[in-house]
Amino acid sequence: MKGTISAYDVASKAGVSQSTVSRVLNNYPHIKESTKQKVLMAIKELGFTRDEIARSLASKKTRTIGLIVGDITNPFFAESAKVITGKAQEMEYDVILCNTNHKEENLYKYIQTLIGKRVDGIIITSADKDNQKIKELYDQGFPVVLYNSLMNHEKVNYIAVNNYKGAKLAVRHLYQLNHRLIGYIAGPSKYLTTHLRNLGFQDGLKELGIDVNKAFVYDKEFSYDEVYQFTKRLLKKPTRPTAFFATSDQMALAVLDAAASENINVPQELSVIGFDDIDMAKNQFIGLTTITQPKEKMATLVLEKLVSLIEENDELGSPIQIILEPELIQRRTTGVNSVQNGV
Amino acid sequence: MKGTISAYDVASKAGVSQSTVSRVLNNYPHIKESTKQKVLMAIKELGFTRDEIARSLASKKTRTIGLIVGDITNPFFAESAKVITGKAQEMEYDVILCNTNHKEENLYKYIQTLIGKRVDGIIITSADKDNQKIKELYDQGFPVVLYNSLMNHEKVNYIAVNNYKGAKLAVRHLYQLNHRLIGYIAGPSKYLTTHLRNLGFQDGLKELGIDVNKAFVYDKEFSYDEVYQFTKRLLKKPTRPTAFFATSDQMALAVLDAAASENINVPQELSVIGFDDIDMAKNQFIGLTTITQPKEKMATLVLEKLVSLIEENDELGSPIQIILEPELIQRRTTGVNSVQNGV
DNA sequence: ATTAGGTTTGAATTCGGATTCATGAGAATG
DNA sequence: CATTCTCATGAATCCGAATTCAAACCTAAT
Repeated sequence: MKGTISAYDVASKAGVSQSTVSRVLNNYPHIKESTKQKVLMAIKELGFTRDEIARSLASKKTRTIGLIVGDITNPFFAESAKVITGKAQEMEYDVILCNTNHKEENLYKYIQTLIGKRVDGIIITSADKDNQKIKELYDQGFPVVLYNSLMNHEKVNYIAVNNYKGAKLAVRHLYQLNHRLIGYIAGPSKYLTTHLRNLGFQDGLKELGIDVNKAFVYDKEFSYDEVYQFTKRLLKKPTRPTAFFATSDQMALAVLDAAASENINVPQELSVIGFDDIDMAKNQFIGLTTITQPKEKMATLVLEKLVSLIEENDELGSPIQIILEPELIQRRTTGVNSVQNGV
Repeated sequence: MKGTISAYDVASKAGVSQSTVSRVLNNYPHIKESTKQKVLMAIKELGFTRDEIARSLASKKTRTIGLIVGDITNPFFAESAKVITGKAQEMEYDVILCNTNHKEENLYKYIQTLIGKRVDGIIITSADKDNQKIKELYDQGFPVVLYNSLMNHEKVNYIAVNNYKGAKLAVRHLYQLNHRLIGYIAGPSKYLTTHLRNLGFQDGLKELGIDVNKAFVYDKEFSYDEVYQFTKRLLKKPTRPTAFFATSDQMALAVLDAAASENINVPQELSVIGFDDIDMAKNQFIGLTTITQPKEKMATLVLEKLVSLIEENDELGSPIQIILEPELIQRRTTGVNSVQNGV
């Protein structure tokens, strides 16, 4: 590698001091135009790129944030990440991507290394509801905003959708389509977000006078394969759900996968509704009925809020807590129940 | 924010010098066990986390790499990113995610900031074939490995699949299924990878004695919406393709989307084949026939190669150039042509 | 001409570890 | 016992900018 060129090199080439170079670089007022030009000239000639590491050390700012996601392969997160990185670039921040695979242990590790790398702030999309480390961060006033995630802690900043309500919307939709045997792919209850969806599902059914059939709900970890197997097994039974509500579109796709493998027609023989409204759901070949989360808006908001926390040092302000409204979007995968069940 | 605790604080608390603290942190030999314990004790009591920024400045290593992708929303890249970040974490590197939206201008900007942030190396998944900046990096011996990407430059390191061959496989498959009117969603020819697929498509047809119908090929930028519109328009015509080959699964999904919107049945009335083999392709509800790229293997390789470039300072060695074999995987979306065309 | 006030610039210091150099304490050798 | 070597540790320096402090210039007003 080249012996990197420093501001000192630029300085001597331009016949000024390093301080002056620094001033030019940072657009200080009070620099004679001619000196400025000399410096810029030298910079260009030497192909100098300022060392952001050194800069960070001196300025205590890295212009880098951490983005922690449970699974970047889940389109909802990928799509969110796209918006977040895009906005970040506009605001001149870079983002370190941390994919935890929904393992708490990885979350801890990543937070640790992000702190070590002195990122200016962190966005967390899969914070288990009592995570101690995250609480500590909040208590220290470190800039953190949860995205589609919540916690049991009064000071958290978060941006999420009304998950409880969203789940109820889904349940009512299926009910209106005359479904009574409803399968449910739950999310881990360690996440408050999915926990709320779980509650919404239960309460929604209860309000409609339906008992939750435990055998119809999957409540282990997020795993495409396991959900696929679970659904497949269930669909083989004589008494099977006529509809499924999955706590994420990704899991809804696993349900569709299983249904297809059993040659069960959707929506004629089985209705499926998801949650998130990933881009793929709009694809008419799939046409997944789902509960919308306003991704674009949410992702823009998290980034803006995080940056304002970072830059305005706005520790005094009340926590940023935004709950948006979910909406049901009916597409192809749900229809009126026509299956006779031995109920 | 807390007034961060430095190694000096640890040192004075432990009654030793900062050098000693540093030595303990870096596991130097020749440290008395008792001193080591004192230091570790102090570290724990103070909750000290070493400042990786300062460390980087001194050591000239950041243990951070850049990952530049054209579109993180494309499952192929998301799935690759997952493997890459996972391996990176194992090898104690962090990754800065750079999403260019396939804009060359963003590529330049990102490379610039990554260099500024002194990353140890860069993985690029969408390098236009003559990109000057990237060539410069190679010439300077900066660690860069292209992933599913190639360039016109002898010294590049890359890991990719035989794209030309893959495209031919696709064409032959459709031919064998009796398709003669084949639509093609090309990739930008600024990328050597997709350019090779384009060539493979053309040559494949030529070898089979078929002329390429220009009107059947989409050759603008990657854009889901435009591909959707293009396909939709094409499908409305009296003489329309009976099959489509798309240069990526993502685009194949756009074709399926358009077909569904026109109520055209796949595969009875239209066959579709993609490229990449994203996880979704396996989903039996979709069952996309496609050309496999061994993602997992490729992604593992890039990271390993990049790290070996970084750590072994192995500038002398010959460039790392790996071409893997693609494979055709037939699923639901392709079938024997049954449409009568007025040919 | 003198003084007050703003403009420009450089020297020196700082950020927090890594590392080199030097020194003192033992241990081993002759 | 003198000498050499290894072990342990601290002092000082360095990495490359940002920033503070102070000095040198100007300019305008008295």
